[in-house]
Amino acid sequence: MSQTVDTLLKLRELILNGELAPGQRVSELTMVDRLGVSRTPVRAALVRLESEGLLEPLAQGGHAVARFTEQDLRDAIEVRGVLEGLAANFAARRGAESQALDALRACVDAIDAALGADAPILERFSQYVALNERFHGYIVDLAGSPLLKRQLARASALPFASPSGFVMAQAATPEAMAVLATAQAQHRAVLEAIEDRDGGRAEAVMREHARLAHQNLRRALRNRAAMGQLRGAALIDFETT
Amino acid sequence: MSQTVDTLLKLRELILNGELAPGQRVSELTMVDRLGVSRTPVRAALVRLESEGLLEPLAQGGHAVARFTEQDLRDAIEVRGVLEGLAANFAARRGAESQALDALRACVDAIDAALGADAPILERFSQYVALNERFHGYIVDLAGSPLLKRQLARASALPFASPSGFVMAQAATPEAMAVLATAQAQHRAVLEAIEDRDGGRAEAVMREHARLAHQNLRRALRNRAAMGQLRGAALIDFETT
DNA sequence: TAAGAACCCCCTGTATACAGGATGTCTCGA
DNA sequence: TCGAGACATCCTGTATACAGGGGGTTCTTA
Repeated sequence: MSQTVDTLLKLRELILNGELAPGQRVSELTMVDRLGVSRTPVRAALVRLESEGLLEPLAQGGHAVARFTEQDLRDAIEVRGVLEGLAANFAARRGAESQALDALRACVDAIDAALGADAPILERFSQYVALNERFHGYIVDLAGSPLLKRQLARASALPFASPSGFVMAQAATPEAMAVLATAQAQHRAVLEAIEDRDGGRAEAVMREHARLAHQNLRRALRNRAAMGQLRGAALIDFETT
Repeated sequence: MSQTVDTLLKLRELILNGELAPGQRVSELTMVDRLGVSRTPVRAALVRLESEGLLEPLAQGGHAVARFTEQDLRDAIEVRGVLEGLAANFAARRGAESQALDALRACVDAIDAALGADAPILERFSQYVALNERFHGYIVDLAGSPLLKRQLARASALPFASPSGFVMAQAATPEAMAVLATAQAQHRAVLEAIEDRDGGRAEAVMREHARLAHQNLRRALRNRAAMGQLRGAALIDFETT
């Protein structure tokens, strides 16, 4: 693996794990010492992470770890929602070629199976997360727009904005399975709408589907312990309530 | 001005003006010779332009000028549409503080004045473009979401996706003033919806407003001469019709 | 003449040296 | 004791040297 990619991965991990505090300056030389590569790959990684939104540029030059408010989380979810809604709309209108649509159908069936399986909650949850990621991936592929795909990737780069961001954070709550069942009902509805070439319905349901994350966020906030499960939770600034 | 910023600006200009052909490799050393700076700023500019979508990464390393299909243009417009729709929705729901809303009102009034003025068509058009940019800027500011603002900036980075991208391209057509009048009616409707705190209406109208660009695109395509007016037209690959 | 191999050149990835600017601290004087 | 000035330090911006890899071209041989 190239130094640049390696550095990017490690640095992203440091930020997401909270080993670098939000607002803290991230100097190139510090990271050179810490990661054992030269300034060049570090520099490249910093620029990249800035464009991902995990770092923000400092006025006097250099970068600092980004800091997010609860409002930002909600906005990020909403932004992903409209983009995924558009993707579902495209998928429906552009008519899936049968084989790709088959994969989507199989995916939804697999989620049913995973939820119904007689396995420990945590295992069912992690299976759900994997399949859910796949579902969302299929939708954006079916949309057939590289441009939209790029934009959506950007919107989901912030971990708490991604489709499965909050799922694991509430595996321990009592309503856990019920929320997953609701989500799965929406998956089916989206699939149905795409099969019917009903772009409007596909978009509306998909957008509503994203809003489940709002509920999950609220629930996680009520139970701060669950926030520990949320990747990137360290970046959230709670004091501005 | 720093070398990096300067290089970024110049390189972006070269691409948009079509001096670098779509698909063409952009090697660092070539640009070093052409722009008279060292590899470091060139490198930084290349990474930046890749994240803007104007360059695409090559599998074997390096970058090439991006190439867009007509479908891409339509998708880009639609993506901007949903994001601006969301921004209008936020603006309406989060209730504008009076002073910011006043600025929006003044802007819409100014567009009325510009359209009604007794000036040459071209002058009225360029005034419209400036005020239109301002209107769209106010909307995203009123939305009060730095995250959405960033995402929208990204979506409008491609020149033909920006709010005024196609306006100048059709200043010469007979329907020119009529299109502007339609657009202005929508501006008023959005303003009204925001004043009424009607997020749904604001969003719907704003999204429809973006779709005017679709019409403008069609009209420009019918009249290839007009495409010359379109910034970044050189990047469009027409053969894949 | 054709095919294969070797060679050369171009290009990126990586490291590092150097300069200029901002910041913070220490010391000296009032 | 407080303030101001000078100095040291840290950090980024910039240039450039070096290495390794890939592709094209040319030369040689069958």
